[in-house]
Amino acid sequence: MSKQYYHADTYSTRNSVAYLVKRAHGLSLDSIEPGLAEHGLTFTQYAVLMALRDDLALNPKDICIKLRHDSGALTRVLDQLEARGLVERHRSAEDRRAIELHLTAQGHAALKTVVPLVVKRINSAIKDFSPAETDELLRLLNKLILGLHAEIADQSGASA
Amino acid sequence: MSKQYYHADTYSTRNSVAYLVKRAHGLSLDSIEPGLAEHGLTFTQYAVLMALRDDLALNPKDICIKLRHDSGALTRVLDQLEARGLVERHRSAEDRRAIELHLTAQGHAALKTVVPLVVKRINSAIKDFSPAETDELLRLLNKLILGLHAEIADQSGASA
DNA sequence: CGGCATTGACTGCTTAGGCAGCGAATTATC
DNA sequence: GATAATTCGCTGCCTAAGCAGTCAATGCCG
Repeated sequence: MSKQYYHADTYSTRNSVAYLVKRAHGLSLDSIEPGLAEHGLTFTQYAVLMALRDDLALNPKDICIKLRHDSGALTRVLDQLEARGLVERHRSAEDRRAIELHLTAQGHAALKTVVPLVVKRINSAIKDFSPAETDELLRLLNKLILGLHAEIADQSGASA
Repeated sequence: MSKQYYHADTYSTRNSVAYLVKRAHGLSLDSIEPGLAEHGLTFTQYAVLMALRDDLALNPKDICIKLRHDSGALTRVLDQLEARGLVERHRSAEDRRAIELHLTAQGHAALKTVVPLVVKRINSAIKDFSPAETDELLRLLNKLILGLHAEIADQSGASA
């Protein structure tokens, strides 16, 4: 197949999607974390709250998947958030193994103060982007995520 | 300013560059790590070797920056790589505080066997991308990285 | 030149993430 | 419908990452 984008002999860090994504991710953290810290939130805690707010996940399992967070570690994060009254845990009625999570009023309030800070930082980071460019970046990232999903599924399926 | 891309009241995880970048990063790890593990490398170790190979960094300090890795943690990673004979440390002549790093022949050899695996995974993840789309994704990621850099510099400068 | 601040790598300590195993609950299989 | 296999969240242990402080070397300013 000659239609592969990368080739082993010319592949380099600088032109690698994987590296650029890693770098962008790291810089995003550097950009966002200080603002959250002022309000006593770690990025992980913030991410969990947002995932719940936006119905990206309703239970610990989904959060682990969507945030790629370890199940054991997440239990402890949820303990903290619950202790601070930002999140509530309820045992599910349908599946009594599972737990339903939802934000408390305080959880919503916390996000209400913190989200604008995050938005400000991100807007600032993309201030030289035309709306079309940002749209395109979002589209391509989503496409990349789909591709990675498929790739990973293939790979696990191949050995099973 | 009405030309901001995001607004606090409509911002959501799903349409967030930051979240998508985080997710893509996490999935990249899931995709790449297993292959590296088969050759006894963690992703972090691999990233350090690549950074050296591609002259992204020549000393510990630059690696910390480019890989956003903690200085203390990096010392330990380098200890491991040095112990395995993949990397050498040499005290710099110009600045005797600094250390010059470079790959050994074994280091290069290790990458030679591992890079093709990584390339294969990435190619597979972007197999539905046209070359133009991949080019555009790289361009936009680089632009985002520049924007984040500027944003962070502004922010640190503002309080100084 | 002498003192003060800064930088670069490293060490010790703390915290968070990864992993293996558990118990309870559900689903699949026969 | 009983048993086996899987799933979900949690706990304990271990490793790795983050943080603060140290030491040597450099840069800065008088």
